[in-house]
Amino acid sequence: MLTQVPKGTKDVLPAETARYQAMETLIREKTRLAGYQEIRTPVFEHTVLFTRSVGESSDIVRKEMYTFEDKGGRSITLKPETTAGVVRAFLESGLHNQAMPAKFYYLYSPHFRYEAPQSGRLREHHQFGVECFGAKEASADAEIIWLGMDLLRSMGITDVRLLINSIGCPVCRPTYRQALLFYLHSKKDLLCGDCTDRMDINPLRVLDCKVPSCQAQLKDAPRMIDHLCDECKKHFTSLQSLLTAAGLTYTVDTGLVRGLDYYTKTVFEIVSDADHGPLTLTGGGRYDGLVEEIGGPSIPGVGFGMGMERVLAHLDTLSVDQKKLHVISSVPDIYIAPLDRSLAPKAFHLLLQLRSLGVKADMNHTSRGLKAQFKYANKIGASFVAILGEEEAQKGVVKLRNMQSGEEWEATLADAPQQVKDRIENSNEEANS
RNA sequence: GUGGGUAUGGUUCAGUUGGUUAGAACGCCAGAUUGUGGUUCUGGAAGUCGUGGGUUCGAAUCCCACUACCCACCCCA
Repeated sequence: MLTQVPKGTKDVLPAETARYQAMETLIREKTRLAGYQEIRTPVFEHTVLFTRSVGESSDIVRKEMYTFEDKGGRSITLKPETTAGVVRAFLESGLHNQAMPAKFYYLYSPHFRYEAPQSGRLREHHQFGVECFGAKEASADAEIIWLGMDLLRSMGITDVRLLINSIGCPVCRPTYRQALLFYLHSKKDLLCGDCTDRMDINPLRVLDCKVPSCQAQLKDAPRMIDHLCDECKKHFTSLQSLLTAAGLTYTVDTGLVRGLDYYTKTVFEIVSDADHGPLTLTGGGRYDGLVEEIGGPSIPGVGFGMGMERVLAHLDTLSVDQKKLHVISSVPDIYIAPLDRSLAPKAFHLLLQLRSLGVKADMNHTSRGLKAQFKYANKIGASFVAILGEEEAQKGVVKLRNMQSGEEWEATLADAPQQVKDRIENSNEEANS
């Protein structure tokens, strides 16, 4: 218990954090190019924010939220998603009175959902996401979808499918809902138990059922895209021509329904076909009614969330030459080995000089002998070792050793930092060329 | 929530029909003469055998319960 992470959570160890950082760097570059600014919202919110936005009929609200009462008697929920919090912040701070459209992104945002963990499924996972407020035209949807695809592509992930659909708006969806319900009732006896339950809660979700027998019955079910009002139809057509113009290939999946209730018009998913089956890397869509639902003016919005753990897991399935994520190494360039503790001050001074030149440097902090220090330097992957013994100290030099070639030479304490720096830069250039 | 699998040193695993001080590999630490790593050799540290009951002269091994992890379903990122 004491040495075990809670179910469904994960430590990110140093071997992993570098990859997260690389991904975060890439995300910041790409979002900056697209005019999105970072926003950070609290890890917990008032429960009502989620019941209102995500929706009472969603699985998230019905059975997956980490909800508790704080000492002040408030009902608090650890955020199961971030859009609602961003909308809340957007309204609360009056950002909706500023220039619109307003574009935000959030990064490494922890999400909590009480689910049964399995591959690609955690109780705490992290998302990167974007939200764009005040733009109702389909080009905003297209921009966001393109951004999601471009980011994955920039990491080397190209073996994914883009699925899109339109789930209509408050004008056309009720009519469709009626038509669908009418159809579903006619097939009620042939559907699975989950589906008959879903009929009462949110009939659209029946379309999402994976049970083959249900899918067979749903083949002739009325489709939302056939019931779209003129505005929604135009929007969806417009989106498709924009995606085509952007060179994106996509599939219209008429069964695509999102689990959150606030979506309108566009919904999309970017799906990875992993060994065990499809896994959604990115999911999002338009939520034109959400800002108003949370108590603001009628402002349209569109956004997506990208599961960072899932993206990195997908990256693991790619071969080395497919990956493009640039991970910065923190392996020391040089390790300083003082032969005796009495030489530590000199070694320390050299260490700081190296670092001030931008060289990744480390030194011995134990009372180990030279041999053990070399072993350690080798294990951590240092390119050079600086040996500082009595002989060297008296001459005012250090002995430098190239750990790969075995070459050794002496340099004065004053010259050594620059010499090491030059050598490292040269070898980096060779590696890059 | 439902179903299946697993649980032995830091890691990956062996442990025969229950039988003495529970093993290996890798890793870790140290040594193989005087100040030198990656190879080799030698030695060392390290395990409440997931937890709690039960059967037995005796349980890592059999039985029961619980817990955790992995996988699938549901749903999602």
